[in-house]
Amino acid sequence: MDPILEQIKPGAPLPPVFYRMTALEAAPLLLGQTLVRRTEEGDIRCRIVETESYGGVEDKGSHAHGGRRTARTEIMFGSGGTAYIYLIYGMYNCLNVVTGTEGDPQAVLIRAVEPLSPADEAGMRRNRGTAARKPVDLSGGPGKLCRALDITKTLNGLPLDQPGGPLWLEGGPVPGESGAEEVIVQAPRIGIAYAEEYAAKPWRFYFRGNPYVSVIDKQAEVWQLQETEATTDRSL
DNA sequence: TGTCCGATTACCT
DNA sequence: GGTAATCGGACAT
Repeated sequence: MDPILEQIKPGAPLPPVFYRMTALEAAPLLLGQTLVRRTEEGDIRCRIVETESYGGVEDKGSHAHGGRRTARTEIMFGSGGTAYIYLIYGMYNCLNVVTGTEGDPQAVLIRAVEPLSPADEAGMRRNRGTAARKPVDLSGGPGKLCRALDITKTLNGLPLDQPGGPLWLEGGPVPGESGAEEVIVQAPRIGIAYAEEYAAKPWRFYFRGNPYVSVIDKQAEVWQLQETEATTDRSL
Protein backbone atom coordinates (compact mmCIF):
# COMPACT_ATOMS: atom_id res chain seq x y z
CA MET A 1 0.00 0.00 0.00
CA ASP A 2 1.08 3.59 -0.61
CA PRO A 3 2.97 4.79 2.51
CA ILE A 4 1.02 8.03 2.52
CA LEU A 5 -2.32 6.23 2.26
CA GLU A 6 -1.38 4.29 5.38
CA GLN A 7 -1.20 7.57 7.27
CA ILE A 8 -4.74 8.55 6.34
CA LYS A 9 -7.30 7.70 9.02
CA PRO A 10 -11.08 7.82 8.50
CA GLY A 11 -12.52 11.09 9.78
CA ALA A 12 -9.11 12.53 10.67
CA PRO A 13 -7.43 15.49 8.93
CA LEU A 14 -5.14 14.43 6.10
CA PRO A 15 -1.50 14.34 7.27
CA PRO A 16 0.66 17.39 6.44
CA VAL A 17 2.83 15.26 4.15
CA PHE A 18 -0.22 14.76 1.93
CA TYR A 19 -0.23 18.42 0.95
CA ARG A 20 3.47 18.48 0.17
CA MET A 21 3.14 15.95 -2.63
CA THR A 22 2.98 16.99 -6.26
CA ALA A 23 -0.46 17.30 -7.79
CA LEU A 24 0.15 14.19 -9.88
CA GLU A 25 0.90 12.16 -6.75
CA ALA A 26 -1.98 13.64 -4.76
CA ALA A 27 -4.70 13.42 -7.44
CA PRO A 28 -5.25 9.63 -7.29
CA LEU A 29 -4.83 9.58 -3.49
CA LEU A 30 -7.58 12.18 -3.08
CA LEU A 31 -10.07 9.69 -4.53
CA GLY A 32 -12.14 8.25 -1.69
CA GLN A 33 -11.27 11.03 0.76
CA THR A 34 -13.95 13.16 2.35
CA LEU A 35 -14.70 16.80 1.62
CA VAL A 36 -16.66 18.59 4.35
CA ARG A 37 -18.59 21.82 3.86
CA ARG A 38 -19.83 23.59 6.98
CA THR A 39 -22.44 26.35 6.74
CA GLU A 40 -25.18 27.73 8.95
CA GLU A 41 -27.45 25.14 7.34
CA GLY A 42 -25.25 22.37 8.71
CA ASP A 43 -22.49 20.10 7.45
CA ILE A 44 -22.38 18.33 4.13
CA ARG A 45 -19.97 15.43 3.73
CA CYS A 46 -19.10 13.94 0.39
CA ARG A 47 -16.64 11.51 -1.11
CA ILE A 48 -14.25 12.56 -3.86
CA VAL A 49 -14.63 10.28 -6.91
CA GLU A 50 -12.93 12.21 -9.73
CA THR A 51 -9.87 14.48 -9.83
CA GLU A 52 -7.43 16.08 -12.26
CA SER A 53 -3.81 17.04 -11.74
CA TYR A 54 -2.49 20.43 -12.82
CA GLY A 55 1.15 20.48 -11.88
CA GLY A 56 4.13 22.70 -12.44
CA VAL A 57 4.99 25.61 -14.71
CA GLU A 58 5.61 23.23 -17.64
CA ASP A 59 1.99 21.98 -17.76
CA LYS A 60 0.37 23.88 -20.64
CA GLY A 61 -3.07 22.99 -19.31
CA SER A 62 -2.43 24.82 -16.03
CA HIS A 63 -3.31 28.42 -15.26
CA ALA A 64 0.23 28.73 -13.91
CA HIS A 65 2.00 27.41 -16.99
CA GLY A 66 5.18 29.21 -17.92
CA GLY A 67 5.31 30.60 -14.39
CA ARG A 68 2.28 32.83 -14.92
CA ARG A 69 2.03 34.38 -11.49
CA THR A 70 -0.92 36.76 -11.22
CA ALA A 71 -3.46 37.78 -8.62
CA ARG A 72 -5.59 34.81 -9.66
CA THR A 73 -2.88 32.14 -9.74
CA GLU A 74 -0.93 33.40 -6.73
CA ILE A 75 -2.51 30.88 -4.37
CA MET A 76 -1.24 28.02 -6.54
CA PHE A 77 2.32 29.16 -5.90
CA GLY A 78 1.93 29.00 -2.15
CA SER A 79 2.61 25.88 -0.13
CA GLY A 80 0.01 23.11 -0.21
CA GLY A 81 -3.10 22.74 1.92
CA THR A 82 -5.22 25.61 0.62
CA ALA A 83 -8.16 25.94 -1.76
CA TYR A 84 -7.75 27.47 -5.21
CA ILE A 85 -11.18 28.50 -6.44
CA TYR A 86 -11.79 30.31 -9.70
CA LEU A 87 -14.74 31.37 -11.81
CA ILE A 88 -15.14 29.74 -15.22
CA TYR A 89 -17.40 30.82 -18.10
CA GLY A 90 -18.61 33.71 -16.01
CA MET A 91 -20.91 31.53 -13.94
CA TYR A 92 -19.34 28.43 -12.49
CA ASN A 93 -16.79 27.98 -9.74
CA CYS A 94 -14.14 25.27 -9.71
CA LEU A 95 -12.44 23.91 -6.58
CA ASN A 96 -8.80 22.84 -6.50
CA VAL A 97 -6.65 21.47 -3.68
CA VAL A 98 -3.27 23.19 -3.76
CA THR A 99 -0.35 20.89 -3.03
CA GLY A 100 3.43 21.07 -3.21
CA THR A 101 5.95 23.50 -1.85
CA GLU A 102 6.27 27.29 -1.94
CA GLY A 103 7.02 28.57 -5.43
CA ASP A 104 5.93 25.40 -7.25
CA PRO A 105 2.37 25.71 -8.60
CA GLN A 106 0.56 22.41 -8.03
CA ALA A 107 -3.20 21.92 -7.82
CA VAL A 108 -5.71 19.10 -8.03
CA LEU A 109 -9.09 19.95 -9.55
CA ILE A 110 -11.98 18.21 -7.81
CA ARG A 111 -14.29 17.15 -10.65
CA ALA A 112 -16.90 14.96 -8.94
CA VAL A 113 -18.09 14.00 -5.48
CA GLU A 114 -20.82 11.77 -4.10
CA PRO A 115 -22.87 12.49 -0.96
CA LEU A 116 -21.98 10.20 1.95
CA SER A 117 -25.51 9.95 3.36
CA PRO A 118 -29.11 10.71 2.37
CA ALA A 119 -28.93 13.82 4.58
CA ASP A 120 -25.84 14.99 2.70
CA GLU A 121 -27.62 14.37 -0.58
CA ALA A 122 -30.62 16.38 0.61
CA GLY A 123 -28.35 19.31 1.49
CA MET A 124 -26.71 19.18 -1.91
CA ARG A 125 -30.05 19.04 -3.70
CA ARG A 126 -31.17 22.13 -1.80
CA ASN A 127 -28.12 24.04 -3.00
CA ARG A 128 -28.57 23.06 -6.64
CA GLY A 129 -30.74 25.36 -8.77
CA THR A 130 -32.00 22.55 -10.94
CA ALA A 131 -33.69 19.18 -10.43
CA ALA A 132 -30.96 16.54 -10.53
CA ARG A 133 -32.52 13.44 -12.04
CA LYS A 134 -29.34 11.38 -12.11
CA PRO A 135 -26.34 11.30 -9.75
CA VAL A 136 -24.11 12.93 -12.36
CA ASP A 137 -26.53 15.88 -12.54
CA LEU A 138 -26.18 16.51 -8.82
CA SER A 139 -22.40 16.75 -8.40
CA GLY A 140 -20.68 15.13 -11.38
CA GLY A 141 -18.70 18.05 -12.77
CA PRO A 142 -16.55 20.78 -11.19
CA GLY A 143 -19.17 23.52 -11.52
CA LYS A 144 -21.99 21.31 -10.30
CA LEU A 145 -20.22 20.16 -7.16
CA CYS A 146 -19.37 23.74 -6.22
CA ARG A 147 -23.05 24.65 -6.58
CA ALA A 148 -24.09 21.59 -4.57
CA LEU A 149 -21.70 22.54 -1.75
CA ASP A 150 -22.19 26.32 -2.03
CA ILE A 151 -18.52 26.86 -2.81
CA THR A 152 -17.70 30.27 -4.26
CA LYS A 153 -14.64 32.47 -4.63
CA THR A 154 -15.16 33.83 -1.12
CA LEU A 155 -13.49 30.58 0.04
CA ASN A 156 -10.45 31.06 -2.22
CA GLY A 157 -7.21 30.62 -0.30
CA LEU A 158 -8.92 28.91 2.62
CA PRO A 159 -6.88 26.27 4.50
CA LEU A 160 -8.28 22.78 3.91
CA ASP A 161 -6.35 21.10 6.72
CA GLN A 162 -8.31 22.71 9.54
CA PRO A 163 -11.44 20.84 10.68
CA GLY A 164 -14.22 23.12 11.82
CA GLY A 165 -13.74 25.79 9.17
CA PRO A 166 -16.07 26.40 6.23
CA LEU A 167 -14.38 23.68 4.16
CA TRP A 168 -11.89 20.93 4.93
CA LEU A 169 -10.63 17.49 3.96
CA GLU A 170 -10.50 14.34 6.06
CA GLY A 171 -9.74 10.67 5.56
CA GLY A 172 -12.53 8.84 3.78
CA PRO A 173 -14.55 5.96 5.20
CA VAL A 174 -13.03 2.49 4.91
CA PRO A 175 -14.70 0.32 2.28
CA GLY A 176 -17.34 -2.00 3.76
CA GLU A 177 -16.78 -5.72 4.32
CA SER A 178 -18.30 -6.64 0.97
CA GLY A 179 -16.86 -3.61 -0.84
CA ALA A 180 -14.08 -4.77 -3.10
CA GLU A 181 -11.34 -2.21 -3.61
CA GLU A 182 -12.38 0.28 -6.24
CA VAL A 183 -10.61 0.45 -9.58
CA ILE A 184 -9.07 3.78 -10.53
CA VAL A 185 -9.26 4.78 -14.18
CA GLN A 186 -6.57 7.09 -15.55
CA ALA A 187 -7.59 9.17 -18.57
CA PRO A 188 -6.79 12.44 -20.36
CA ARG A 189 -8.11 15.62 -18.77
CA ILE A 190 -11.34 17.34 -19.86
CA GLY A 191 -11.62 20.63 -21.74
CA ILE A 192 -8.00 21.49 -22.36
CA ALA A 193 -7.62 20.85 -26.10
CA TYR A 194 -5.41 23.96 -26.29
CA ALA A 195 -2.73 22.41 -24.08
CA GLU A 196 -0.85 20.85 -27.02
CA GLU A 197 1.29 17.90 -25.95
CA TYR A 198 -0.13 18.17 -22.44
CA ALA A 199 -3.73 17.72 -23.63
CA ALA A 200 -3.28 13.96 -23.94
CA LYS A 201 -1.49 13.36 -20.64
CA PRO A 202 -3.56 10.86 -18.62
CA TRP A 203 -3.84 13.08 -15.58
CA ARG A 204 -7.53 12.57 -14.79
CA PHE A 205 -8.43 9.94 -12.21
CA TYR A 206 -11.80 8.45 -11.32
CA PHE A 207 -13.46 5.42 -9.75
CA ARG A 208 -14.60 3.02 -12.47
CA GLY A 209 -18.36 2.57 -12.55
CA ASN A 210 -19.13 5.35 -10.09
CA PRO A 211 -22.37 7.08 -11.19
CA TYR A 212 -21.19 10.52 -10.07
CA VAL A 213 -18.21 10.64 -12.47
CA SER A 214 -18.65 13.50 -14.95
CA VAL A 215 -17.28 11.90 -18.14
CA ILE A 216 -16.74 8.19 -18.75
CA ASP A 217 -13.68 7.48 -20.90
CA LYS A 218 -14.55 4.12 -22.41
CA GLN A 219 -11.34 4.00 -24.44
CA ALA A 220 -9.14 4.48 -21.41
CA GLU A 221 -11.10 1.83 -19.51
CA VAL A 222 -10.82 -0.77 -22.28
CA TRP A 223 -7.14 -0.05 -22.78
CA GLN A 224 -6.50 -0.31 -19.05
CA LEU A 225 -8.38 -3.60 -18.85
CA GLN A 226 -6.27 -5.05 -21.68
CA GLU A 227 -3.13 -3.92 -19.91
CA THR A 228 -4.26 -5.70 -16.74
CA GLU A 229 -4.99 -8.90 -18.65
CA ALA A 230 -1.65 -8.75 -20.45
CA THR A 231 0.12 -8.35 -17.12
CA THR A 232 -1.82 -11.27 -15.67
CA ASP A 233 -0.98 -13.43 -18.69
CA ARG A 234 2.71 -12.70 -18.40
CA SER A 235 2.72 -13.59 -14.74
CA LEU A 236 1.12 -17.00 -15.36
C1' DT B 1 -9.96 50.85 -22.22
C1' DG B 2 -10.82 47.07 -25.46
C1' DT B 3 -11.06 42.34 -26.93
C1' DC B 4 -11.09 37.54 -26.54
C1' DC B 5 -12.33 33.38 -24.40
C1' DG B 6 -12.44 29.68 -20.83
C1' DA B 7 -10.01 23.26 -16.19
C1' DT B 8 -18.81 24.39 -17.91
C1' DT B 9 -23.59 23.67 -17.65
C1' DA B 10 -28.48 23.51 -18.79
C1' DC B 11 -31.71 23.17 -21.96
C1' DC B 12 -33.05 22.78 -26.66
C1' DT B 13 -33.95 19.96 -31.05
C1' DG C 1 -26.27 16.34 -31.07
C1' DG C 2 -26.04 21.89 -30.77
C1' DT C 3 -25.53 26.20 -28.31
C1' DA C 4 -26.70 30.26 -25.30
C1' DA C 5 -25.59 32.02 -20.96
C1' DT C 6 -22.34 35.32 -18.64
C1' DC C 7 -18.08 37.78 -16.72
C1' DG C 8 -13.41 38.07 -14.79
C1' DG C 9 -8.71 37.37 -16.12
C1' DA C 10 -4.99 38.00 -19.27
C1' DC C 11 -2.97 40.60 -22.43
C1' DA C 12 -3.01 43.88 -26.32
C1' DT C 13 -3.73 48.71 -27.46
